[in-house]
Amino acid sequence: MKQWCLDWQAATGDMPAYQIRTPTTTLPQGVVMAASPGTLHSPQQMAEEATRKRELRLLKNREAARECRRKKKEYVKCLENRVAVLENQNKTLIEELKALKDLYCHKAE
DNA sequence: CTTCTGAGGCGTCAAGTCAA
DNA sequence: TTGACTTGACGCCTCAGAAG
Repeated sequence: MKQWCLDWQAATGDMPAYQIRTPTTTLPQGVVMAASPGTLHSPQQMAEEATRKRELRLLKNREAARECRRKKKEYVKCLENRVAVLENQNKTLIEELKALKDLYCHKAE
């Protein structure tokens, strides 16, 4: 688990999106399931299988990277929102404090 | 119009994590 | 231990806007 993921919950107060798992039963178009290893014989078949496995791995990682970036952008947006909220709260509290100080000063006179 | 530059997105690799 | 998944890092490409 990487650090910004750990921060995610603190930033949102929600369950992290990355924990939501949907069963991946569907394979992308064009990806064909291989025959079981026991049915492979020739070096050519072995090479084809290796190539197929590599392409499948690259495809999955490509999609994983896209998803990872999407989640990271969402996380950053969430942090920015939080900053805006906290800045507003801070502003309000400062104004409130100023008003109370004024009130106190006039009473003292 | 051309060149430069910074931002943003993508694909890939490598390393770390976790569940089986 | 191992396979699947996640994510940081790197290099490449594209595009918009500034500068000449």
